[in-house]
Amino acid sequence: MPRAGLDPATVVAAGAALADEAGLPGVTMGLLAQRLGVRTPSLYKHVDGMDDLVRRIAALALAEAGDAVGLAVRGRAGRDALAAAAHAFRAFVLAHPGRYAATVGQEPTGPDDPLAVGAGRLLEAFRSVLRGYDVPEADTDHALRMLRSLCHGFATLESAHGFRWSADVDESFEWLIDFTDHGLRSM
Amino acid sequence: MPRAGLDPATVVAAGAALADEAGLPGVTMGLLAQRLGVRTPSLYKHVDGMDDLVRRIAALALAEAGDAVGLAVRGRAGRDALAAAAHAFRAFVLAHPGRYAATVGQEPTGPDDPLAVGAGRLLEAFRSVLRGYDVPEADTDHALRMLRSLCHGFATLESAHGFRWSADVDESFEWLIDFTDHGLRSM
DNA sequence: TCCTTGTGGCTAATGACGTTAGCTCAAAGC
DNA sequence: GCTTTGAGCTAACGTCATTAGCCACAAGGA
Repeated sequence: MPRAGLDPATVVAAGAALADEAGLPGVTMGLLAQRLGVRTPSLYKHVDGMDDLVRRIAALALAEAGDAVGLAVRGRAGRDALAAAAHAFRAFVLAHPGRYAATVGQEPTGPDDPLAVGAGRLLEAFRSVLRGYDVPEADTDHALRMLRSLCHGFATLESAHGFRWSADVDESFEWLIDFTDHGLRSM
Repeated sequence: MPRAGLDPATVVAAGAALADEAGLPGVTMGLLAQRLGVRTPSLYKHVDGMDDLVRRIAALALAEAGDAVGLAVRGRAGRDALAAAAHAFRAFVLAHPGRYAATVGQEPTGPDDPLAVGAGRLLEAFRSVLRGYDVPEADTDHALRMLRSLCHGFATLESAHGFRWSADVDESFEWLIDFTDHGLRSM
């Protein structure tokens, strides 16, 4: 019985990869164990059941998305920063639909919850985009929610094949960035 | 063994109600059967398994949402129509989160699929909102996708308790309608 | 009124999945 | 080398979706 050398991080990473390939409902303890060359119950030594697993996948996804958007925004401002952030976010969701799906409906337990810090970093990246515009202090929360709704909605719908009819999706996304940029600039 | 007098419509309606109360993952054949005063396998006489059930729930949700938004928009134009449509949509999703959740990721099989006609009606309602603005013909598809992303994203995030921090959510929604109205008006 | 037939509902059984209990032996520390 | 810890295993259970096959009720024709 040679040890497989697993640890929580490995299990979560494999789970996230599986989620991206098979969809979040497709990640099953049996399949995940099989991928890791181990029997199903062994996973419970590293992860506290299914709920805990998707929670950790969600935390990983938020951290990665926060990094990606934060990096994209660095050194840019105005429309440039907005476009970079939006593209980075969309690219992440399209490349990792399962991971990202794990994040919806997760409630952090406290401010130290990895889920909360990941979400905070992502939020901070978008907030820095707004700093490149003359958005009144009282409006930033609203603007932030709009940005989030827009990015989340678009990327989610696209990754679920929600845009079926004719027009080019990339073009729509560009249009949407322009629209938002104009709106934010005229405040 | 007195007959229960079920039919597909009754089963789907009960399933939709259950989804709203218990969440989409909470709708289980056993629970649904119990609610209808029947044993689990009996449901298969009316519905072709779980997938078919949520598909029908999704079709019902889209038809209802299309009706709600279509009715709200009737006789209005411009900002009035936009606000009415957005509010009607958000209210529907918040009142029926489970039903609505059933719609994401459903692909219609053809143009006669109830799923497609429901989605079409909803789409048409939003398209009529755009007719109240001077949106160039070439831009309507993009604008439509933006409206959809915004409404879908906002309502979805809100119903998943995605807006945790301070600012008032109703206020944010008003702000978002204003933002969109201004943007659409200056085209 | 009786027989026939279609069908809605039932019981029983199967297979996938998540989860727990309890064992065992490999690896790490002394 | 000996002890101790814990990673991984087998066995088992409960829940859920689904199928097979039976049975009785309702409707229609003789």
